[in-house]
Amino acid sequence: MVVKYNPQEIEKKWQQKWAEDRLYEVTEDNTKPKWYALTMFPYTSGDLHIGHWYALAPSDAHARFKRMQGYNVLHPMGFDAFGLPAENAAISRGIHPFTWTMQNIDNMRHQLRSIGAIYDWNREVNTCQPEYYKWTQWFFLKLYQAGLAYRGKAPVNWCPRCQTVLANEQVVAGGFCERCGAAVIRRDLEQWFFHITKYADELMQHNGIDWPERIKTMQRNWVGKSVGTELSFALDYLGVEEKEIRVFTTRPDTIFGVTFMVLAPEHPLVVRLTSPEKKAEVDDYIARVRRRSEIERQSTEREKDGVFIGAYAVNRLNAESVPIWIADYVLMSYGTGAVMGVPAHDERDFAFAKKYDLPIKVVIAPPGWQGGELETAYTEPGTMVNSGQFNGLPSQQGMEAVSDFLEEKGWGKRAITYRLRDWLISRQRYWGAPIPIIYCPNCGVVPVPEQDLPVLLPENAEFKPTGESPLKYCEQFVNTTCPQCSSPAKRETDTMDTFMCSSWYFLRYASPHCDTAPFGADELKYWLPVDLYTGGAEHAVMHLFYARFFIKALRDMGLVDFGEPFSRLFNQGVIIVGRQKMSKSRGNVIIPDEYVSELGADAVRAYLMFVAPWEQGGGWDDSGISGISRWLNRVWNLVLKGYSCSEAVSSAIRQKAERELSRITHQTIRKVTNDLEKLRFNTMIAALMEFTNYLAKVRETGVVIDSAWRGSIDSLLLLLAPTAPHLAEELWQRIGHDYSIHNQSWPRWDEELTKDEEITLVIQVNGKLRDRIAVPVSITEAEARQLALERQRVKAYLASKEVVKIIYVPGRLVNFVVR
RNA sequence: GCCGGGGUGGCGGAAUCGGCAGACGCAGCGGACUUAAAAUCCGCCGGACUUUGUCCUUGUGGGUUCGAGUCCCACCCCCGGCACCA
Repeated sequence: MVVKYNPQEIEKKWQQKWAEDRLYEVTEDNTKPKWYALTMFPYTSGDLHIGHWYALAPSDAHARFKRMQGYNVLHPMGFDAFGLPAENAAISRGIHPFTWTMQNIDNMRHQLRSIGAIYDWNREVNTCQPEYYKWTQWFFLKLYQAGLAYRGKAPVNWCPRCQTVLANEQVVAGGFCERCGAAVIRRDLEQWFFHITKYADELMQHNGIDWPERIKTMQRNWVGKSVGTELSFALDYLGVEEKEIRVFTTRPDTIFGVTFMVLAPEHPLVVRLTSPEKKAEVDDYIARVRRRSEIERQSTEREKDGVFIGAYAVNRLNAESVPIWIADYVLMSYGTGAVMGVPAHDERDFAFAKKYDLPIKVVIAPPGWQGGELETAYTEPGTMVNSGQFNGLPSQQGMEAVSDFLEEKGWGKRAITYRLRDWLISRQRYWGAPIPIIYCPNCGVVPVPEQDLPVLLPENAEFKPTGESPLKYCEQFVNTTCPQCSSPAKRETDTMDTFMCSSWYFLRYASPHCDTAPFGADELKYWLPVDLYTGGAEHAVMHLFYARFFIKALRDMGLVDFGEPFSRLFNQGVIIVGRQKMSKSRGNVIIPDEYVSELGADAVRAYLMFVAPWEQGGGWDDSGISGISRWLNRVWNLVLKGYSCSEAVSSAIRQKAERELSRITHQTIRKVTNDLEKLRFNTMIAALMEFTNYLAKVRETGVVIDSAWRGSIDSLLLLLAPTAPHLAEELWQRIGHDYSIHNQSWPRWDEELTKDEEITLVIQVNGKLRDRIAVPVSITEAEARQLALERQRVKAYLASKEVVKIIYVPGRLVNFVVR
């Protein structure tokens, strides 16, 4: 009887031993190729649930695989520790966010250790520690010096529940707060922005990086580049300085079809252009629009409305005078805040014109158009009509011709507009890195000198959310002296968006203890960029987008010599429970700890890898994990029950069996290696299971000699080591090998030895499977045909038929085409 | 509406270049062991029928091909993202 597999005992033992021996500590080593494998660090919200494990365990298995392949692997772990959820949780519990966060980190670190990962804990990064945020502030100063950080007044997203502003990226579809789900409202506030739009074009490109198509598309859509023309309509009003209204259009070919103009209600010209008799009506409309929530305003369902302001502008191309309206479907934040209304060729303008009885003038003829009225807007290409000298041009050419003409006349020029807005980083909350800026009555905005960093977050501030920055009321924090003129001055009291902290944390892991700079130049050069970055897809236009911007900005400042932080990105799917997403409110959160203590971390790791393709995610199922647990037990018993070679086997049979064992072993090594390379953990484990089942049969019959058996068992354990590191280590030791299996080289396969001796030849008649025969791989086409024709079952199908054609696919099939 | 990803047994899923559909696992059924149960091991396990076999079957309908889960066309459904962006 073998000793029982006891995961609790062996996992604890090896985790201690690995830690004592500093097995997974890494340093720069130029004799080995480096591999930087990074998993998105967790937010310090409390407990690790099974979703965290799903992100962490497979990526650790992959990192271990690269390590055994001979790479010097950096696979670090840390904590995203600043931010609203921690602050809110702390408030509701009446404890300080720092205390709450550090408690969570202690707890999470303990849980993370139970995974049995190769994290080098010496490199742990924690964004809420002054040693870290000092450098977050330093980067702010660098961006400020580079002209990429600026203060500006703008209508911003305000979350009434979180009591702070949010960046556009943090407002989800329909106008809700990404964190708490409250409806976001607009407020005009003076805030700090990062000039991310400067990199709009580059952020749309993903050259030289291997990222999922989905994420690249989302980022491109987020930037929302539109190529078109900006042109002006003439104004002539007494007492109005401006002589024109500028609009942006992607359809310059439709300019002759303009029958009205629409300004955003916030457009600065509205007040000046509104005629006295329309003033009451216009004021009323603007007031009504202000009362509308952002959700209401953004709804595409709502019928468009607006009012005529009693003024006209002139379309310079045909000298026509068109009425100017205001409507809130025109957004002040996009383009010029004004649009030309071409109802015949734009759906929104069409609806607006129908509602207010504005003329609809066709200037792009749909194919076969007879000059009748349109039922709907025609937005496809066509031929230009009613367009003066441009008549007859196809619309594509027309766009160019009209743009050329406008540029010649000086009435307009080609322009590019983006949907992307600058990144708003101010937050009116306590739990974040203070923005290192001082306001001096004499010198104005003064950046905190580098040597004065960090600007410490005061411990004793009243951090309850009031809608104003809590730091405002912390006198000892606010009051300071100007670094330039030494007169009394006040500190900026907003803190930075936490996405700022996570935009550079992957640089810090390279040299986490460096205290003279955010990172050591040599270490950075050695480790960066990240070779494989894994995590959830929910960060497509937030973290991943900001981090790319950050790196491009640092590159242009000469601080790093690469432009993309993550060479390969992989998004794992989501673990669901009972067909639903896991959530505290549904009460279906799976805590891994219970499973770890009952079945072992190795079983949890392997189950998560086996349940579904990693990028897809899958359902947590208690009986599914017990299947994995049974398999690990079978491996345990298979290895420890020992092997005895049967004397009764003839040497011919023995040799054949040994060739087969070697072949299957090498095929398994190939399959497991290739699957791991592609992060296809589920099929990798299936291959290991098949191999286990096969070895059990071999053991039963005892057909191979001891050394052959032992060789295959060694391969099994080595292949299992990334997936079930504790079990593999224990068995490796128990069968007499030297510590540690994790310092062994990854097994290699010999392509020659993977080749089959015999194959199953499929015989088809008219493409339908009729028979199978076992044949040697070396079989020739003629032999295969002959063998097939001799088969009784095949003969029956060929009788009284004419064989028109014979298809032969070497190694696969013979197909008789008959009539 | 637009963009991206999907639809295969009771379930999770597998299937390299167009070549044996359903690997591996779960659940289920039958058996061995046991006083019994658990555990373990062995066998069966898409459907229908006239069951040594035949036919049907990868969301639906068509097409290409000797041969289609895989390629092409049209449609339906699900998931994710974006959505008055001029």
